[in-house]
This record gives sequence, C-alpha cells and structure tokens, in this order.
Amino acid sequence: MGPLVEVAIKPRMKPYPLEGQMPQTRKNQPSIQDVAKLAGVSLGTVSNVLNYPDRVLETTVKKVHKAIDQLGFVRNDAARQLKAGKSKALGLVLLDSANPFFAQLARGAEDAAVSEGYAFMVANSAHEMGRETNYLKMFQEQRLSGVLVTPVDDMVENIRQLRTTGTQVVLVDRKANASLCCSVSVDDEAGGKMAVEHLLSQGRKKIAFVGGPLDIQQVADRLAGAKAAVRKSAQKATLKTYPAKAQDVLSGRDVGLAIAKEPKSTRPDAIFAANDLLALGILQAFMLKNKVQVPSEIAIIGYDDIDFAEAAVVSLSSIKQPAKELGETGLKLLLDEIQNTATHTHRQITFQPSLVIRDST
Amino acid sequence: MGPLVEVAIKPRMKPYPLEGQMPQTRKNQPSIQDVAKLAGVSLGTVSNVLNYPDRVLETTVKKVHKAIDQLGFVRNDAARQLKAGKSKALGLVLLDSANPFFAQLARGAEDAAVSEGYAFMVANSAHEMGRETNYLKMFQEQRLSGVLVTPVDDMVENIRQLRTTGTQVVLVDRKANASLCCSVSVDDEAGGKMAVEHLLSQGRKKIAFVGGPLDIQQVADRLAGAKAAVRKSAQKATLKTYPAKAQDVLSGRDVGLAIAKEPKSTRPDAIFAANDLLALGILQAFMLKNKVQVPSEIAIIGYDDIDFAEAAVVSLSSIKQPAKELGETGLKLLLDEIQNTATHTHRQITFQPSLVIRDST
DNA sequence: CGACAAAATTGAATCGTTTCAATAATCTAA
DNA sequence: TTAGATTATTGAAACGATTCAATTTTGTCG
Repeated sequence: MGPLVEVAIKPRMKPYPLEGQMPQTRKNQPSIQDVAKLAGVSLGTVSNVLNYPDRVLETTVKKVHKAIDQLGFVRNDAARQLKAGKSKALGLVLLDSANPFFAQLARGAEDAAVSEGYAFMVANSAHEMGRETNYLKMFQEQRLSGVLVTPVDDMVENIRQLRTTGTQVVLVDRKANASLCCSVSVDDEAGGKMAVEHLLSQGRKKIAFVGGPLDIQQVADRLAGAKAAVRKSAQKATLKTYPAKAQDVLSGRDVGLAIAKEPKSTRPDAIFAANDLLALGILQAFMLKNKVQVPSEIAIIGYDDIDFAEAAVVSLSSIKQPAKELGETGLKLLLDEIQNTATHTHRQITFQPSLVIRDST
Repeated sequence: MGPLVEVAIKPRMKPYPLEGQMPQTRKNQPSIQDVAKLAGVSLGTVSNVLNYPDRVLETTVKKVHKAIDQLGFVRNDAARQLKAGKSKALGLVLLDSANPFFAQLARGAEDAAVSEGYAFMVANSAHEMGRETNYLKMFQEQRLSGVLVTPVDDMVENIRQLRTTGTQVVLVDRKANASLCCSVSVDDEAGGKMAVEHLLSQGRKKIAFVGGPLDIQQVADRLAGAKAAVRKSAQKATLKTYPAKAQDVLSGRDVGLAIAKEPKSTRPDAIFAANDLLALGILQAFMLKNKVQVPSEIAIIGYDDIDFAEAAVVSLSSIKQPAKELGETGLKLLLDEIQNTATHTHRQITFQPSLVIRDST
C-alpha cells in the first residue's frame, strides 16, 4: 500500500468576507434567464418585455409576465447599471435636514426629479465637510447622473472629481463661479440689507447680528448685507455680532439667554438672526421668564420664513426665500446639463428674497 | 465587373435607448484593469488593495494607489454590488419629510446607520401608497440590505415581497404583528388618553379631536385613546371629531378657522390635535384677529412635541415622542436581523409617550 | 403561390467588479 | 543550504442585466 497521504482542508486565515458578511444572500434568486426558460423564450426577449414591450408580440408579453409573477422575479438594478454605465438617479446633499427650509427645498427637488422619472436620494452633510465628501463619493461610485449640493465648502475640487465619471453637479443656495457650474441661489446680501434696513426704519439703533460660524457663506453674506445697511444709514446705528455655535434653536436659546442677561443700557434693541431657527430660540429665551418684551424692548427678525415663523410666540418677521423653487429650479438646470450636455452652458440663477413683516419688529 | 451592390446602413426605427439617452457616458473611464496595467500588477491585486490592504505588500499598495490617483479611478459600485448580490446600504421610507418629527426620526436612524458603516438613503412617501410602493420597489431592485418604513398601509404584501430578495424590513412608528416583523412604535392610544385626561383634569368638557384621515393608523389610535379617556371620566364630557385634510399646518389653519366661526355656546372648550403641525395651524387661526383666546376660551394640546411647539404663540402643550430613539432603535433591530438572520427573532418595541404641559392648556 | 419587406426573436458578447484555486516569492529553522 | 511553511500575487470565472447583428417568423402584394 502506498504512503498514507493526509489531505486536510486548510482553512483560509482571513476569508474574503464581502459575500460571507451577508449570511442569507439568496443566491437562488431568479434571473432573467430563469424567466426566459420558464416562459419558453430567449433572454433577449425577456429583456425586451421589460424595457421595450412594444417590440414584443402581445402574447409573448403575457407569457413572460406570467413567468415573472410565478417566479417572483425582481430586476437587479446593479446589473442593469453596470451595463448602462450610469444610473438614472439624482442625489441631493443637504446642509441640514432638520431645518424646515432645507426640507422644503428638498421636497421641491424631489418632486421635480420624480416627475421626470428619475430616482432621487437625499443625504445630510450636517455642515460637516467629511460627511459631504463621503456622500459625494458614494454618489459617484453609484454613478448617479447628477447631484444637487448645498455645499459646505467651495466644491471646486469635488466638482472636478465628480465630472470625471460624468456625474453632473449643480449648486443650490450658493452662487457658483460662472465658469464652474450651474447654481441657484438667493441674494443673501440683499436679504441681510433688507432685514437691517427694516430694523433701522423702525428707529432701532443698536443692532445685533446673531449667526453661526462665519465661514458659512450664507451667514457671511447676510452679515455683509447687514453691515452695508448700517453703513449706509444716516442715523448713528451700530452693529454687533453674536456668534452662535450652530444654526439651530438650541444655539439661539443660548445666545438669547446671554443677551437677556446684559444690562438694558448696553444691550441691543434689535436682533437680526441668520435664520429662523436661531430667531425662534432667542424668542424662547426672552419669553422664558418674560424677561424681555418683544418687540418693545428688543425687536427680532429672522431669515427663511419657515412655516413656524408665523406661529411663534410673537409672530416672527423674516426674510422669505423661495425654498421649493430653489430645489425645483436647481433640478431643472441639472437635468438640462445631463440631457443636453453638448449644448449646455452654465447658468447662475439668483432669486430675490422678500421681507415679511410680523409682530416681532 | 459584378453587380453593384448597394449597401445602406439601415437605421433601426427605434434604437435601444438606454445607453443612447445618456450622451456623454464616459466609456473610457478607467477600470481596475487599467489601474493594474499601469501599476504593473494583476487585477486581483488591485482588488485586494481596495478591499483587503493588509494582504498586500506595503510597497505594492503604494504602487497601486499611485496608479489610482494618476488615472483618477473611481470604483464602480454597480459591478461590486452585482458580484456581492447585495448592497451595503439601508433605506428609510418616511410618511412626511416636512414634519420635523419624522426629520428627527430620520436623523436618529441615519446616524446609527452611518456609524455602522452603512450607506443610508431616505425617501418620502408623503402618505401616498403609490409613492411608498415605488420607493420600496426601487430599494428592492437595488438590493438594499434592509429598509425602515413608516408605513402608509399594512405592508403585509410589501414585506413578503421584499423578503424574496433578502431585503429585511422593520416598521417604525407602527406596531407590527409579532409574527410579521420587527417594529418600534410609541403607544399612541396611551398618548391619546394622556392628552384628553389632561384636558379633562383642567375642567374642560367639550373636547374636540382634530385629525387627518382616520385610515392613518396613528390618528385612529390617538382617537381611540381619546375616546377611552372620555368614556372613563366621571364627568359628563363629550368628544367631537373634526377631520383635517392633511396632517400639516395649513390643514390645521382651515379647521381652526371653522371652529372659530362656531357660536361660543356650542363650540369646544378644548382641542386635542393629532399632531403639532395641526395644533400650530389651529393656533395661528385663533390668533389671526385675536378671535379666540388660548387657553382661556379654548385649550389646545398637540402631539409629537416638536422643537417648534415650545416657541409657539402660546407655547404648546404636547405629547412627547422619542423621535430620535425611534429611528435609532429601529435601525438596531434592522441590523440585528441583517447580521444575525439565523438567530434573529422579531421583536416589537413600544415606547411610552409623555405629557409636556405648557401654556396652551 | 412566390418574393420581398417588416416584425419578432435569438443568444453571444459585454459591462467592472470580487473570488479563489493555483502559482510564485519569501521566510524559518535545523 | 534546503525542505517546508507562510505570505503574496495571479487571472479565469462569475454575477445578471442590455445590446445588436443575425436569424426566423409573419405579413403584403402582384
């Protein structure tokens, strides 16, 4: 007898886990092939039934659909995309999904995308560059046809990068360089000016600007507009900036509490908040123990005119931005760039904001 | 000379458009093959660098990365998914993305998903079954590992369908049948009871329930709770239902205007609104010309305790739901089902709501 | 009925990854 | 120095759809 050879199955030390990770991966999911076999046609015909049914005989269509139902076949989008090289989907990266202004904007874009037959996905950068980059990369790996971005940073590099795979980009709520890409924005400087001019016209002198980090472009622009208004005014008005940690109700409340504590003689008599969330937070702080009367002691104006501004303790004056239109228009520009890439030229559309006066001023 | 054969290129009447639609489809995008060639290694090695770098020699890793940068290679997720059979992504279908309660819920789920290394996509059914179905189908075609759903309908059929491709489902903000799937919800009946008991304890007798279509489960449950509270009360209290067109501020305003018009003798002295948006709308209507005093003439309590409830004209009492936790917990259940499919058993987690008393009651 | 055109169907080739058995290169210890 | 173990690399096969040139079937008209 020959030598006894022991054959042992040597296990890999580190198995390739990508498939292993997903335990119950149904490897027996029906494919177009299975449908074809069951229906007694070729796989090309099944594909045609799915994509170009009018090229296939009525009776064949029926046979195929019957087989599809019987097997519970669901088209695998990955395979389809792989062949197509692109996915018929669009994306949106939002600065802050918890802010109703952005939620409205998203809704406008989504409706437009869906009505054009595109899938639409929303991601939230939460003002963090890292998250923005990650989501854009993810969208690019998925070869989305295009993305709308309310950018955290200047996007120059991101846009170049996205273009390499043919993923088009449109900036929303931020004006782009004409040569760079399309954009839809609102004139924030005009809005800021409008807000402060309104406060000045009410006879206020000591204006406070409450705004998140100044490296947020929108905040900087609104501040610039505010400064311009003060500078231009005949009266001897002053502008003081109160930085807020973030652009939300909580941060507004903090700033509001701080302002309420200041001696009446030195504290501002009017506040321009960089957005309505901050303004509502300030309002809450002022109301907390009825410390500060609005608008008699201090007037407040916000920005965005979200639905809740009207229902506030003291209904909130605000600078209205056309949120839904921003999203809708951005999406239209994006589609033009995708569908007519050859003839497309970049456009920068700027909406004008408008003043909404309520009880807080 | 032979016969002159005229060869004409006969154009297809209807070209296969899937690729044609996308004009500039960069067919010359670098693939893993190109990277391999440039780096002077095999394509398997490039794949390993991308997925299992510690199996590859340090120097090789560097060579490959250099080639990747040089070519601007971006991994094609469609191909990867096709091979893997599943995508490492999770989805969420929301009832109403414009409602801050759902926005919070989404944020909780998103954060949890991202921290576990999953991509996350949000879709908005806007209470429409058609949209819900479409998005679920899209998610299924993309072979997402799992989806969270705040369902429009009963989902029984949808869940069965999603399971066929191994896409797991967890219901959020709606209790599931124990045998059906996991769910995370809030006890809406308890919440409704809590709200009305509070109103009764303030001596109110003529309670109104304002709520969207009754086929919304949450609305129905809250109403049931309200009815129970009235029935149980010793006092002679009544409950009248005012249907609202939708669950938003605008619909609330409509109902509010209608109620304000009723003669004081017969109109309700307290309102329980099925959510805060409705309550805020009602409040707006009452304030419009100072027609109705809140709470002296009519008390109002809402549901959800969104951030804006506190900053309302009259700060709004509400039934607080743990929105973020709902999303977070739902996602954890989903992940357990995905990762431990074998040992997993469906669980129904129910949170208890809590009463937040403010000025409106 | 026959000849030709139009319509319907076929199936091999392709997209860009990951996997894994096979092979090559390197290290270890006597 | 070398057998044997370990580590690194290779590249064909597979995933499941779409495309399109080629083939078959059906329809039209003299």
